[in-house]
Amino acid sequence: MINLDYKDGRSIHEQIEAGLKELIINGILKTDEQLPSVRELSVSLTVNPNTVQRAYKELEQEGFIYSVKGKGNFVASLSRANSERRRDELVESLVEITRELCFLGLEKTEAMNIIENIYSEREEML
Amino acid sequence: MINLDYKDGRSIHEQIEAGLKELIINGILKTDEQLPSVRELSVSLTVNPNTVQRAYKELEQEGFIYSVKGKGNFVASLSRANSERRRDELVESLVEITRELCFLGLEKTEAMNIIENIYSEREEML
Amino acid sequence: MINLDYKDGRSIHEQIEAGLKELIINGILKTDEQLPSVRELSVSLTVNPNTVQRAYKELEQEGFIYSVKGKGNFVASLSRANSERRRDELVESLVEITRELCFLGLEKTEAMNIIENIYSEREEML
Amino acid sequence: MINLDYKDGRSIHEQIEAGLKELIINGILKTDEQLPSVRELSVSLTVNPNTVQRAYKELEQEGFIYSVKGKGNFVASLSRANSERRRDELVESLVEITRELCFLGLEKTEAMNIIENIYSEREEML
DNA sequence: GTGGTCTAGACCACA
DNA sequence: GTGGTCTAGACCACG
Repeated sequence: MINLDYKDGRSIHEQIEAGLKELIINGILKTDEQLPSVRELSVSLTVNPNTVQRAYKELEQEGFIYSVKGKGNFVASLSRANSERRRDELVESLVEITRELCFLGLEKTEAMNIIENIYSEREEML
Repeated sequence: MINLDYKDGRSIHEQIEAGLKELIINGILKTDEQLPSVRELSVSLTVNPNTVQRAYKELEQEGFIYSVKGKGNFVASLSRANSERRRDELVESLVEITRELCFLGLEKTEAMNIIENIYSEREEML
Repeated sequence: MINLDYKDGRSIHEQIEAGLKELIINGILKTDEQLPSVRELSVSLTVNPNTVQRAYKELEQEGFIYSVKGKGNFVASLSRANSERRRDELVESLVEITRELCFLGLEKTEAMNIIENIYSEREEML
Repeated sequence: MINLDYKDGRSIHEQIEAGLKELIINGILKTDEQLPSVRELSVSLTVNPNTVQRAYKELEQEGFIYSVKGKGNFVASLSRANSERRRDELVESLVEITRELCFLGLEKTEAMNIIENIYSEREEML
């Protein structure tokens, strides 16, 4: 389900994080569903278990998953406390990137369209 | 004018880059204006000259500044070839961030407002 | 495998770059093959690790190699996005050089032969 | 007649060299024609005389011009001794660049066309 | 072990 | 004076 690309530039744990995040965001992994164990995933990706562990830990800090000792890792619901912090961070990035795009001549209508499309995609998905 | 924060996850040269980029984007540094010399800036930020040099070099590659041997570094005009590649990268980031924000429950109207405000700010500036 | 010449006008990192590029172009280093580590190469060339690092980084930007943190540097496949930009640059140089050679009296047939031979060499190689 | 572009990346003396070389190659400056004096050119380009001096010196070494003490600098004829060394250098560059272009997938016919066109241009010019 | 970043200080080329 | 390159040696992040 997750594709690792060594040529990607991003480190392995970042790619695993991004991959899982995408599965969660797109609803393929549902709330409270159990994630593969660290060992399982490390085997199936032929990757060091430490690397998977780290991805899980960071996803937990960002509020996407929660871990239950002795049981495993599970998909969190959106209303976790941490997700607010994450949102603030993302909004900050959004502002910075849009400022630069605006400076580089991206038209407002183009920017609006990009946002528009993402929200439309999501509505169709649900 | 530039604040370095050693606790910030970003590396020093990235922070310098971001700071200068902001000054350029916001029009505080005008086209063809001379930037502080590598040595000057390194002293005023109490940072190694190599680190400033690196930030300058990367800004040059991104098309924000140009360097003249023996004279100094200067703000480039925005119509440089490189800026297209940069724009594509930024649009990609914009999409990814908005997707995650959408998932985390940011309302479409809020997202639109953020974009709206940035473009309004800029118009007033000009 | 790589010869450094301090009398050569080019800087050290440029010579390292050119040397590696040649090995890649001539197929001596195959796609996804691992390059010597930064430290190894720096020792075997009796050169500072930073200098090798720089050569590697620039080769990465030009799309000849890719780097994986904690693992090493590897030969990229030639179908990278960057290579188009590189091609354009090279064609421009080709034009400029040929113009000057033409002026200096190089016969068209001689120029054609040079090109011809290079392409023949390559065909035999494959 | 010569355009200096501080954003060019190349150093000033290189640009002056390239500019004069082009004028000579294109026959705008004829054999044994006198070049502007160092002082004249430095004034008209608003550039340091040392910089012009250096360009002239290097053009002389490459066999494009010759200098007569107390009189000035003049366009050389093509058959100067030095021009052979220059030709060898250029052929070497030509080979290197073509090799890389070949590797990057430039078709032989495209390469041939580029050469072809340059020689045709020149014939028309004469 | 690997690559990546930073510091300290030197030297060269350019204008 | 300027930018550009290099060395020596340190520290961190990654797997």
